[in-house]
Amino acid sequence: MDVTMDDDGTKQQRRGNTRQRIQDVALELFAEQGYDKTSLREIAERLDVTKAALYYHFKTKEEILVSIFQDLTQPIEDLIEWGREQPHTLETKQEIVRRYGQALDDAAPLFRFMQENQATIRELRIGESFKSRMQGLREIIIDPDAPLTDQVRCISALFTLHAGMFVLQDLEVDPEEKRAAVLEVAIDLVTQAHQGG
Amino acid sequence: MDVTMDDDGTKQQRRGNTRQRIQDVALELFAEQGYDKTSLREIAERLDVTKAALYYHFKTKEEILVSIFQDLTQPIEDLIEWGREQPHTLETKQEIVRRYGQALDDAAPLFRFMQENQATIRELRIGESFKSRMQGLREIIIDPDAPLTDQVRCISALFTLHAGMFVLQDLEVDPEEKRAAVLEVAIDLVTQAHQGG
Amino acid sequence: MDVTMDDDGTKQQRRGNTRQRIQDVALELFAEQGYDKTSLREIAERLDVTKAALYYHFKTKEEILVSIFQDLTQPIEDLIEWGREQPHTLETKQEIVRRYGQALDDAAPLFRFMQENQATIRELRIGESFKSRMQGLREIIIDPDAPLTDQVRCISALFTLHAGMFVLQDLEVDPEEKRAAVLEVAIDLVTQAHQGG
Amino acid sequence: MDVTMDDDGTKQQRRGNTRQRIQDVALELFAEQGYDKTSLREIAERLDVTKAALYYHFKTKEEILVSIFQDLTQPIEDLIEWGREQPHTLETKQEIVRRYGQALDDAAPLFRFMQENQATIRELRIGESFKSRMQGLREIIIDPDAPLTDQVRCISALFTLHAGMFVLQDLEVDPEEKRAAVLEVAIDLVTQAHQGG
DNA sequence: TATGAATGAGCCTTCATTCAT
DNA sequence: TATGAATGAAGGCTCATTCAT
Repeated sequence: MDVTMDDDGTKQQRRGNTRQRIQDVALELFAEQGYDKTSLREIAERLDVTKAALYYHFKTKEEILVSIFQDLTQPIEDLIEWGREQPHTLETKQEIVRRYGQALDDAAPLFRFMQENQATIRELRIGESFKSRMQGLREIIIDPDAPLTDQVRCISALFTLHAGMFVLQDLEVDPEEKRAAVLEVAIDLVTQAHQGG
Repeated sequence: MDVTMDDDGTKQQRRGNTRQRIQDVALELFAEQGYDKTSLREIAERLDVTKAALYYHFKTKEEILVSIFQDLTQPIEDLIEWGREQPHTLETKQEIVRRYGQALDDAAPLFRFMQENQATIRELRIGESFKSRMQGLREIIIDPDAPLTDQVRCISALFTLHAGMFVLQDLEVDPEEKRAAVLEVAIDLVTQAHQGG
Repeated sequence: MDVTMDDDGTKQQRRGNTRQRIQDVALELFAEQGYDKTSLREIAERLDVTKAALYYHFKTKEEILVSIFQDLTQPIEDLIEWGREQPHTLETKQEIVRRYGQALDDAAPLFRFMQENQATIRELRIGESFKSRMQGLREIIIDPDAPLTDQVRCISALFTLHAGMFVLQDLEVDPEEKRAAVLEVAIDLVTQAHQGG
Repeated sequence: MDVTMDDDGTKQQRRGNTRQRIQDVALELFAEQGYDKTSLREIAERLDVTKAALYYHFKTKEEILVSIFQDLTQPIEDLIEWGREQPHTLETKQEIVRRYGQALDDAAPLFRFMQENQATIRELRIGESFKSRMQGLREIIIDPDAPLTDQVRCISALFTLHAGMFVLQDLEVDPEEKRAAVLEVAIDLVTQAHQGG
């Protein structure tokens, strides 16, 4: 069975999910302290395994991050693919904003991490993936023939969602209300953009 | 004079401006590679001095960053102070956005650095300063009694300016045009916020 | 077995005793040159390992010293405990002196080190332990109601043993004879102290 | 004049006594923290001068210590010289003990420093001086033909004086009383030594 | 009689990584 | 599926010392 009893009675899940546990702890620490400031020693200690054990599951420190990234950003990949196949209508754009907001919410720790560690990420393998994802997002939401201000509005809509997650953390309001407000503003922006200012 | 010729013909300015040169090079490297990834050795080599020389001018690595931060964010400090004394009119808010955009432009490398190294900064001494500056900005631009969406619009305006600097770098348009567009959208947002959606 | 042959024919014991070897070499160097003057590089080189290897076995330089201290001063700890349970007779005191002399002999390099590096030790974690051990020794050998001179005699007895180890090194006599003489004088002192001058 | 008024009204003696002030501060810090742990920066800061200023007055850090040592141990030098010219009577020896005790008292910080930094001193230029001084003291107080125990008693007398200064600091008795007791025990020891146990 | 600026050596420590077991 | 032991590289920092001014 996957569950063993420790001496002190605490249950510990082993067997087969160590890889997952590494990813969980790693993401938690990466988001909390940053990638550079989080050492493998720390991750290993938190899991009560040795550093060497991490190397059984992942080839390098970077690989841990890459694997997390790949697992958690699939929805955005899917969103972009979906977006490419849709007509460039206002409804599509609004739906993209809605879905993107949802995706951010679902993988909040990862995106918080990406947001706060851009300098680090840029030099990592996921840097390019990230950039191209962002580029993809832009393409499905921006009309390249629209006036510049409207293009900016679309970017702004995306950024409003980000801001909603990471900057408005300390705003003392009901999280749900806040989510709704953020979404409304973002949708408003793409709407204005679509309708030409 | 303060200029001497080296063997290889390169000019080297010494005498009293070493401190400034350290700050310049440090900011450049910090912005380029991140704070953690930039070592004092690297800074020193670039200046053709020893690491120890850096320690003559600054007590720690962090102090270098702090000094840069303090020197370059004064305008924003001033802006906040100015904002506090103004009436909360639409014109004031628009002017704040305008001035903030200008300030970001003037110290672009620093703000790019702050944007991309948030995780690092949070644990540094400037973390708090930065947070309180942002808080100050919010206070002078947000009306706490306004509907939540309008508050979000104000934050969004600020973030639009940031996005304009750092995310739209690769947009292939004339920088001046882009600046104008970004500013327009930001001002638009505070205007809508002021007029109640 | 735990012994392997190197290319150059020197034998090297590995496997499980590296920790002990570090302690041995460290104590030797600490005693010879002092704590501050002994660098981890030096210890590592002498053992033909890297500095980092030391850090696998000990968390800090200080920890190396602490571990040596704890391992080697146990007998004195025991002596104090024993002393506390004995009646305050002359025989007891004499026996304490005898045993203390023996303990000093058994861990001579450590005590020589402690003697010669008091300033350094005071600021280290073992400083307090050392002080309280000395205090403990005093308590079991000094009668607090005795005349001051007799109290001094007891301290003096202890110090005579120390002097015997470290100061009389260069006296050109048979070490055994010297040991006996030192012990005799020390016992004499506690005897006089006990009998009231 | 040698006295100037600072802005804040504190008097500062300058001119000609800087050398002396360096020695004073240095000795204080050396005694307090040890030689190695005391940096020239620290000394300079305490005196409110630059490190370079120290180098105007002394060639090296070691020289500062040497100069202090030479200034303060002259009395012991004198004592030894005096001792050599006296007959080896009991009275002489007792007088030597008395004078040595006085000398220790007069330059207590230095001797405390020497006591606690033997490892450091051994490698310094004063190491030899110190050793030969101690050797000199022994020669004038020990009768080389006496039984070993009596020789030990003499050493012990000297060490009792040391112990009196540095180890008995925390004994809660009137310092004068303590001094007297220590001296009595020391004199007792040389007396016993002289009379043959 | 001092300072400002800098150096070279060295120190303790941490890290990602490796590999035999 | 992991561990124990170790490495090589690097990092931030401190120190005694120098020298032109």
